Amino acid sequence: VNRVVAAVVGQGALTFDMAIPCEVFGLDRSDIVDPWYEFRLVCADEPPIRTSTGFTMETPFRLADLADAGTVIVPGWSDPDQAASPDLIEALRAAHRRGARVVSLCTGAFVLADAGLLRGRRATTHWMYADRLRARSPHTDVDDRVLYVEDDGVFTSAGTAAGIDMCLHLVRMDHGSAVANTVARRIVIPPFREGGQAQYVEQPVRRGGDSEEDSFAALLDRARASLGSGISAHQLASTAHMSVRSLRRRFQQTVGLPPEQWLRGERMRLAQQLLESTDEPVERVAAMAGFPSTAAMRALFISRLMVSPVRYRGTFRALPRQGSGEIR
DNA sequence: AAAGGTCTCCGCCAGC
DNA sequence: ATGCTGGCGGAGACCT
Repeated sequence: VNRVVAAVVGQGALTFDMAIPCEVFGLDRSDIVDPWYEFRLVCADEPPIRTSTGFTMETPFRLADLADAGTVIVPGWSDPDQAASPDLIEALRAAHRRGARVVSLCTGAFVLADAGLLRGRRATTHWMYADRLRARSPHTDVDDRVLYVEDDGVFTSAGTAAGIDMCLHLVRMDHGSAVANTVARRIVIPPFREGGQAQYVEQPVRRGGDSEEDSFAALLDRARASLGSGISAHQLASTAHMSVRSLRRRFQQTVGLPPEQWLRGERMRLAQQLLESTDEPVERVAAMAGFPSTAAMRALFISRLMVSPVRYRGTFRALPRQGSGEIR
């Protein structure tokens, strides 16, 4: 496994975006998993680099240092219209060609688009820039409703903070969700934000009192708590004294995802956690997570993680345990 | 492993 | 008209 993660910054690098991979990969977290990543902050242009905030910076790494990276991250550039240098573009293409993960945060997607890496693929970016990305890269299926997408080794993530979710997802792919959770806890953010960025898009009409928001959050909590009993959208609707139709609409609006799909995602999460941190047989795990059958859980694992539940456990169960996810 | 049955999702429209 | 609701139906996803 290639532990080298490189983030590329050029003139006008967005400070926050740049900081995300530094925070997730760049700190020594070998107490969580050893070895941790080897991180490089690479200057795409001749330093000093002037950031969007106005300070200048320099790092020891240049484009040549991308050559052996397993993961190449492009954080947001301040101006999406500013073309990336041919050298950078070639480096990104080469990275993808040799099977490295190529990742963009926020408007970094434009650089990937310029490199032709989004052609024919699904991608996302900051919702304010989605239309411009569509225009710039017409053969790309731009989905501005999700936090991040992967398509064939090319990862793109939505606005600003979604970059954190993206990076944690990479950690989860490499080391499982227990480790990703631990990192999330370190950074002091909630480990998962399921669903799209719809909840962060400005609503044309201002929503009513926030008590409504709270009650919806409570509904989600209750749903999570009763995953094991195989709760359905219908039951959820009736406990919330809502019609199924309205529940779906509310879900789509606030979570950005239809309820059953969200439920499947939550079941999946719970199952992953149980597989990692307990010795419960797979059948029990499926039941505890509320899957209709073991076969159904297995199918979902295969389609989302390309790995069967048993193999998932085999990969991550052996890791040093950091508690089951809730222990400080 | 595939086909047939069920569930899910979303546009549509009517009702308030 | 306006804006929210909820039932319906068909295409497609999901399950056995």
